[in-house]
Amino acid sequence: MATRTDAPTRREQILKEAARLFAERGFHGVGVDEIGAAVGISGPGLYRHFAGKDAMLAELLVGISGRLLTGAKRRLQEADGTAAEGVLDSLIEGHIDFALDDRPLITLHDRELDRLRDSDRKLVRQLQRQYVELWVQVLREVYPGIAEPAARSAVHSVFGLLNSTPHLGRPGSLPGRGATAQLLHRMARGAFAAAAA
Amino acid sequence: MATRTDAPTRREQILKEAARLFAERGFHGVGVDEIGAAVGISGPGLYRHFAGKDAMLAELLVGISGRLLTGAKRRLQEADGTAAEGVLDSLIEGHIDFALDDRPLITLHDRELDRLRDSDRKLVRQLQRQYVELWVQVLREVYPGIAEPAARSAVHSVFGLLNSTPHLGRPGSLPGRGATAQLLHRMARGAFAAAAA
DNA sequence: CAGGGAGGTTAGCGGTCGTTAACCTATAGG
DNA sequence: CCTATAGGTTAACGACCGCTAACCTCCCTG
Repeated sequence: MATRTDAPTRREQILKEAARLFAERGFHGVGVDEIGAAVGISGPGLYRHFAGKDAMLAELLVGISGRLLTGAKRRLQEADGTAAEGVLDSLIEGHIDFALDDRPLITLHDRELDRLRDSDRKLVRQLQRQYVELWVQVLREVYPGIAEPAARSAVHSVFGLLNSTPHLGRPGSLPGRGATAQLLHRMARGAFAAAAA
Repeated sequence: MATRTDAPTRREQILKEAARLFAERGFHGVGVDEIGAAVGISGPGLYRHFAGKDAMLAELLVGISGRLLTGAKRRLQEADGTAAEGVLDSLIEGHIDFALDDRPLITLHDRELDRLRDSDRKLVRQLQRQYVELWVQVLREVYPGIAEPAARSAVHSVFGLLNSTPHLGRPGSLPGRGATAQLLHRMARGAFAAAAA
């Protein structure tokens, strides 16, 4: 991973603050003036960087879905030939990293999808579907007994489990990031194993 | 359970439709005119039944949290003296019934809490906290080894798992309500067992 | 050193939305 | 039979919000 050391661009600042605000108060609950104020400029100044409020949400959601999918694809590729169990663990680990590090995005991801333009929503849905199918494939390699509809349901449910991080209290009250990640990982594996039983 | 046979009152119709609309498009995304239209009256007519749009959301959220809590208390009481495992199963079953039968409310429950007046939000949060603590208590009876913070995280995560029903596709594409309920139940138990390991 | 683009600013327009006001109608009770 | 009340209606107000217009000011470049 090529770690970023240079300062974030203004666009990136805006996206980050917009994500936080959208997650806190909902897309319709946040005004452009607030987003601007959060990065030190005022409302209409945002239009030098984005076509509109919708465009910010679209870029956020497409970005999340895309990064999740490409990350999963990369993990699958890197683990090619190894045991399916290890691949599943890698997928879980990647999703947990995301859920712990980008909590506002996780929140947006399944909350504000319907506020997108039709074309953007279709794109996001397609990326999400590919991501799910990837998990389903790996899951059925680990547990060949599980039927496809059940596997798909199980994957969605485990996403619900992993995406519960925003409800886990502020990062201070947690037992520590590492411990939380391990707990979530164990629970996800336990849930999958039980689904296959 | 005293099954209702009489027709729903207008207030109940409004609440039901409002819940559906809020879940679909978000609190700020739905206008009072739409809510009115959904029950066959027009916008301002709603004010004969509710003090305002906020009041509808408040009644919905307080109602959900309250019913969840009282249902859980009742289950705990009925199972008094029996094995802790059975009580946990009963709690899970109750939550699944709710998640499958009242999907719009489940969605609202963790999505629109921040849109409430301070006093209402505090009330809902208190009810939710009691509900969680009740689960934590039972969970720690079943798995005495698990520490309290971990138990609380585990409970929140399993709520995420069980509340994933809105993402499971429309009731037609599911393997059937009973099968879905069983799958969710197994996964919840598997996740808890893994959390305690 | 001109000048043009990048990135701001404030003012204001147009539409939407929650809410209130004023008025209407049916029905149940004295 | 009169009338109060429950439950509607439409019109309209005021606030807010997304966005555009018009303008300003650096700074980089030829």
